[in-house]
Amino acid sequence: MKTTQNDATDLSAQIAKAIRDAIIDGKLIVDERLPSEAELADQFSVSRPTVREALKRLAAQSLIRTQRGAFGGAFVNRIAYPDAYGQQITTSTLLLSMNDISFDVACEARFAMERACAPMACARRTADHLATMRAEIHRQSQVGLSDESWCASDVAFHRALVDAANNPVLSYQLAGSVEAMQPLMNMITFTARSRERIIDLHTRIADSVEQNHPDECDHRLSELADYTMTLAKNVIDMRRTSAST
Amino acid sequence: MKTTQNDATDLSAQIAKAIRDAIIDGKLIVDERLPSEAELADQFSVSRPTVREALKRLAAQSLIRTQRGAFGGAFVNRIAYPDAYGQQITTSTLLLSMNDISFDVACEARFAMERACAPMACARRTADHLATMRAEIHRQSQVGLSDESWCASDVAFHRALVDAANNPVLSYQLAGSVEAMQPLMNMITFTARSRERIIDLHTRIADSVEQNHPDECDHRLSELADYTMTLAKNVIDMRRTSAST
DNA sequence: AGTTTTCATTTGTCAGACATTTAAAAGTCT
DNA sequence: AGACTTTTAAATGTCTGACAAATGAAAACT
Repeated sequence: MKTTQNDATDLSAQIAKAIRDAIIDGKLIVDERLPSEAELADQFSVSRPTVREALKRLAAQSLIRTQRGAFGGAFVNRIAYPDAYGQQITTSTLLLSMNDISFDVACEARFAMERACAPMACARRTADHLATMRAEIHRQSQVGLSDESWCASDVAFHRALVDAANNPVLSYQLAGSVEAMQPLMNMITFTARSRERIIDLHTRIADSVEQNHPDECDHRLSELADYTMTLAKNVIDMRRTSAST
Repeated sequence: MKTTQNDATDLSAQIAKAIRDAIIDGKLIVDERLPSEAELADQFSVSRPTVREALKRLAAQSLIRTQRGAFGGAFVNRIAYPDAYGQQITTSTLLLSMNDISFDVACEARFAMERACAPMACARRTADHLATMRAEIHRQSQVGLSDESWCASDVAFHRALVDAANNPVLSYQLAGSVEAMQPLMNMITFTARSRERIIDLHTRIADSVEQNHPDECDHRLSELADYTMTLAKNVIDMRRTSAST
């Protein structure tokens, strides 16, 4: 009977887990220095390369940072928002692209969360956030904008909306959803007509945020979600048709 | 003219980045086998330990898995929900615990997203989800339940609510928020009276989900959010008072 | 006192070796 | 021929020992 459990895991994985748990449990606090690689090798009764592999695993998760030289070493890292953003985006992107999750499911999740931000965005938006949203709308109106630039601007618009809620935790959570959708969105070819429609909705959303009309904002986001899913469905239908002929 | 960023990064980090980018860009597809460590060492003109450190970095992010033996090697991994959940929870937990984010901000973000799930949960919940919610409510009613068990049951209840929305992407996103709050919640001492109040709200939430009353559900979640923040504020005030005397 | 040099410590990298695992290939028996 | 066993090659996992490079502290020197 094989348990498929962690008896058979690498030593470096076990050591990484031990240190990771110590950090999560607060036994190692931020900026605290870990023992040197040689000392860790002694403590865990393994060789230095094995310890190093464990430390690299932790570094990949931004749990530690290393510094060379005397009095250098591995230090418990304070996970900052940019680190967390990056990991969130990488993981979410791959989760979506590798698991043939339907466009609808991803889209629904994303807009559900975005709509949750709307009331706060209306109440707290600064002039900066509004300016960013307007600027992106303006960019979207330019003729001859490539599909990639269009999608990038779309992401920037929605991130400004989320940031307007002025809750960094929400911004962090949403970063994954919004950015991870971009590869999926890039598969949609936005015609001039559909761009026009989306720009109109973006404008109404920006207006409602400016005038603090959360219900209107929620409604327009809802419309945008529906319209996005319709566009996606058309693309998928067309592909299926052309593939079957 | 600077080339890109810091040429001063580790070789193993550079190699990991190169491979990671190849995976994200789709140049390496799921289940594809990477060259052996010896071959990679040749290709990148580094030694095998350095290549191994790079591979361990990728393994820590669940981007690859390795297999020993002939015809083994490193394979591009399909990131599954459990992997993504785990990373999401680790990152979120540390982000919250290390950056003195106020309880209110974290709580607001979490309940905003949870309320976004409410309408879907009402529409799609199965008997299973309801049963889990009821079971957790029952556990919460037991006298002499430790604070840890109480909080664990609280998490389980809310996860059941989120899962009832039947959108795995939402479940994944919420996992981080809900689980990461647990250490913060553990700091609150729940008196018998406050537990009673929360159980009452949980019951009303479960009822509204069962009877498909999204507005009622939203309202009670809102109440729960407010009440949780009130409890936290009391704890913080008491600490401040006792600290200043 | 201020500057420069030395120096010990620690991470980064390399080379080579052996152990262990694994599945394919070869061999053996019925 | 088919089923079972043994061999074997390839790959990762681990270890030893070594050297390079960075870095800050202490010592030496103006």
